[in-house]
Amino acid sequence: MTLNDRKMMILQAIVKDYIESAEPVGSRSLSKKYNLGISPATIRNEMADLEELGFIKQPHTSAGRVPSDKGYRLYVDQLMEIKRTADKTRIHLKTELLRQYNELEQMLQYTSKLLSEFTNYTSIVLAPQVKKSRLKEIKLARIDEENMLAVFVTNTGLIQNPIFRVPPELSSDELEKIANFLNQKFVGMPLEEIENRLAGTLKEELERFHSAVHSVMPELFHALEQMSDMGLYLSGTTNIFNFPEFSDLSKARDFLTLLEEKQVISQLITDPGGGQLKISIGSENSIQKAHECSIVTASYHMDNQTVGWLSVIGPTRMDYAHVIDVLDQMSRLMNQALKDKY
Amino acid sequence: MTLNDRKMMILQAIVKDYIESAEPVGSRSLSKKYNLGISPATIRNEMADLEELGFIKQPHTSAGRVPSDKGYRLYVDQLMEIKRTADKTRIHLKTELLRQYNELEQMLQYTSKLLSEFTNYTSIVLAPQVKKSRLKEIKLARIDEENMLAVFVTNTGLIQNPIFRVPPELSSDELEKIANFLNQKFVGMPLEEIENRLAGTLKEELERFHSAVHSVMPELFHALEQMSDMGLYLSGTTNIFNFPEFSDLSKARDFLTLLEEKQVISQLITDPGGGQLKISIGSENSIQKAHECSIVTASYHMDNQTVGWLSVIGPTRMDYAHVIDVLDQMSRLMNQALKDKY
DNA sequence: GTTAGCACTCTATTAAGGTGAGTGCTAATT
DNA sequence: AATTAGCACTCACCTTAATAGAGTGCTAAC
Repeated sequence: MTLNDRKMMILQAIVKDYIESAEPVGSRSLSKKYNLGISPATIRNEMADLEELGFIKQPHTSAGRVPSDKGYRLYVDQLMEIKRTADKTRIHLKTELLRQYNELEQMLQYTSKLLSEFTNYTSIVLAPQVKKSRLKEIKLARIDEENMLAVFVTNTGLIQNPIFRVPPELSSDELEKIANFLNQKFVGMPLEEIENRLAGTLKEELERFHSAVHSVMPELFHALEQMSDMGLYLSGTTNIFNFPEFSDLSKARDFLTLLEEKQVISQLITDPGGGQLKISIGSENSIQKAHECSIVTASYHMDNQTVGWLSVIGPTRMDYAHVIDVLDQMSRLMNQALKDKY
Repeated sequence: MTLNDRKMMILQAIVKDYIESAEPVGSRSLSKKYNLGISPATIRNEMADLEELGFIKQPHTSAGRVPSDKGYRLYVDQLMEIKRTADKTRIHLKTELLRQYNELEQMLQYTSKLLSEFTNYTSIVLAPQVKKSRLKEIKLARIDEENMLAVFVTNTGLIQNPIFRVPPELSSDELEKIANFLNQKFVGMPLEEIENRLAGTLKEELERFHSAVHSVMPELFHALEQMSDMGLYLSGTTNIFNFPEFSDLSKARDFLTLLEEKQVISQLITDPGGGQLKISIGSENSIQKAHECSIVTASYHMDNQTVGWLSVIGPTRMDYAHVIDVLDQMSRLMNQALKDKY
């Protein structure tokens, strides 16, 4: 079922043209605009074949053709020329600013803003998944008579510092002892494993180690659980209004509502598949509500491990080549910035 | 220029009806629906007067009347009956959950969500203004050979913990000394004042105190500056699609774009005026872009000081009575929860 | 295998006519 | 003097019809 060169050429032209114009592409204008060296009639014949094979479709009988999800897929896999056109210098310059953020959070927020700015779509940045990151250090310290501060530092630069009450009889020295013990046991371990162990047999061992520890444990455990909330940074949500496919109010609404459901969004982005870069087109998305969108996702790394994702979401009629280019550059630059920092 | 009772009654009926129906209100339907005891013709005469005085207006010649911003203002100030209808038990129950959040951030996020849920408008919660909160404690601690952690705790429960590099020759003991010194100097002081002092003469004193301190100062200073970003939690942004006044795509777009500009939003909300509760109707808003919206804002407190705001934004045709009721309840409950916690 | 020609299809746009809610004004009524 | 009934008038909105235009599929010629 491989297509001959001419069909490929025609499909490529249709997709390109439609990505640019958002109007169904007719045989006549195609032949004129792209100098394919064949007449509209011939193109019509080929189009009929392409339609039968499911790569393009007609909005209605007397309209031009529009790429189907399958058509975009073929385009992305085989026809697209990744143009390194996105202004490299500009991206590079702006990304330099990443280094000036001390807080990972702000850095991610800024990354997201840049992504939407460079692509004109909506961007999503997923912060490092807490549960998978490894403990670097636990600190416990009294703040005053009633409260203590726990600081969890992970290898992904994530810091969590819940405050909670402790009985006054627990001294600073004792807290330090407990912290030492916990560090000895847990440093280097993924948080989710720590959570499991805390719930399991280790609990007893800890309570044997220090009698006062049982008053701190539930709070620590709770704090760990709370860390599961994964940060998600959106930017350019209103860019959707630039695209005619969302000029229907209910379409725009559905899209924006989708974006509000952080749980769903993060599932879409972390869906397995793909390597360094993942492209999910229309109905390929695992969630029904995202069937009118395409999502391009790049991962970013720390310690040679994937810890989070940069993502661009927009209409299936997306300028894939450009988005891929930008995402590729941004993720590289971000990896570098993270490496320098942590 | 005070209106007679009948005019008041008619204006009240018009506003009520329009808030409910979003349709221009005609004299005939008004007379029927509200049993005012006067004929449509009389109402028409009164309406003509009310229009001349600027309390109502006509979308076009042969349409009913719609309240103007001035009309809403009169309604809010004198005619509105605050109905304690919002289900008190329901709000109370759900708000109970506020207590279970350790992190202020999550608590505010949840508050925002509840607000939009109870009102069906968009809600905005402004986190305590960092610069105005007072320092409760500074902690400095080494994390490893290269990095240290600074923890700022404020009276508003806000914690900031920037990590930065320090020269290895600075020992833990020395860090502790510095921290002690800083605490002694700054505890109880608003952050903005600390910032100023750090930039001023105190800088020299600090550097006299400990020779190594100059290597930490710029970073600490930078960290303080970064704390200025005020947290802003939005919820229910897509509720705007429920209102016919925003069924025009460009209107909806403008509204959502406005919400994306956090700087502008926080200005709108913190604009002075009003006491415990502030209502800003349409053109009363200081920002041109918000002239089609009304904003109702309640403040919340810590240590008997206003530290942040709860806000609801929606069309000028807003159910003010209900929103005020909900905001009032929520802010009380929140104040209580904060008091218990900090 | 390719292309010109042609009838046909379907959407989008515009114009025209009809409907109904609501008004302002005048004259009659209370 | 205030209120109300009556009536002509206005204007948005809806429906219908007519028209233009882009594009197709099919057939026959090249």
